[in-house]
Amino acid sequence: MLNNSHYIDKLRSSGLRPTKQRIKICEILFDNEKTFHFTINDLVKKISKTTNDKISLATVYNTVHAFKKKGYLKEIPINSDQSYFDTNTSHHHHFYDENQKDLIDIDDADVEPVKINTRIPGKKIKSVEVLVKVEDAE
Amino acid sequence: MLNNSHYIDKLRSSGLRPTKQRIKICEILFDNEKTFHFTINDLVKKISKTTNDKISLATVYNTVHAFKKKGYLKEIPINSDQSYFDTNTSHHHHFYDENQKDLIDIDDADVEPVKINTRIPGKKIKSVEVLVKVEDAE
DNA sequence: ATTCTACATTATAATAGTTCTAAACTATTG
DNA sequence: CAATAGTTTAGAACTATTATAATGTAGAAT
Repeated sequence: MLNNSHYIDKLRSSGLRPTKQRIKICEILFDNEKTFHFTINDLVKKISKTTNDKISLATVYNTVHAFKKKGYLKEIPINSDQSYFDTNTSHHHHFYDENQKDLIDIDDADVEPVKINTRIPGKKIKSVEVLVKVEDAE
Repeated sequence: MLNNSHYIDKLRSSGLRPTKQRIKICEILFDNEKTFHFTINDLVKKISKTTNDKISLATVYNTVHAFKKKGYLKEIPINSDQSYFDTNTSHHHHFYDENQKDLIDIDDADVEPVKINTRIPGKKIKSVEVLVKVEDAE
């Protein structure tokens, strides 16, 4: 167990009680230099690998949704049989490897800003996401 | 029942037997000036509204997948609990209204071409999709 | 036309991801 | 320390989708 006080503060300041389950999930998700992409299933596996106190599946779902709502996670739009989340909430885009079923960040500098020259009246833009699907070159 | 011969030809020429279920689904999907977006559930409802010969759910799935494989439909990546399909297979992008859970085409002329200045070795780009999520402006 | 065969359709079961439920638990407040 | 409001939990329920295997049908061969 490392220094968790910043997670405790972060959780408390966003109105989430700092339970040990949430702190554990924070450690797994955010104690890392680089951001990563995961499915709920990935996260569950990682939890069981790094702790003996198991966290219930329902709690994993609850926590991921709570973190998403607070803006600590982004959900990535892909048509897949499961949802992908991203710890990198800054503006960036993705490759999706259809063979490996793997997501890869596209550095924002490598994408020209996407200009949308039309609007929907009464609606505001929440996000602009580019998904580049790739497959094995033959 | 209108003139279906072109659907029969289309199906046959792509190696799909022109069954009455497939022809019916062609009529619903393609007998329309403008393209539309739908989920399997939408399509099932539309079928039961326009015909008395019910088509089994499995057939609807099979047919949509077959049409997608042949390139008559596109699947649109959204993180949603169900898959969205589009009869417009030309290059274009989408708004997704998160309040109405509704998809809206973005005319390709209204989006500056998306330039991706990086590649993944050994992979080729299959598609580049822009999804603009919108919500009610307050 | 009739028969044959591969492809299609069907109802239903199975599967998988996700959400719901309601009881037990725990962080925080007074 | 007691009260309470939020949290976790196991398991059931739900929903979209896929698989199964029996029946049906289009197209080819006869």
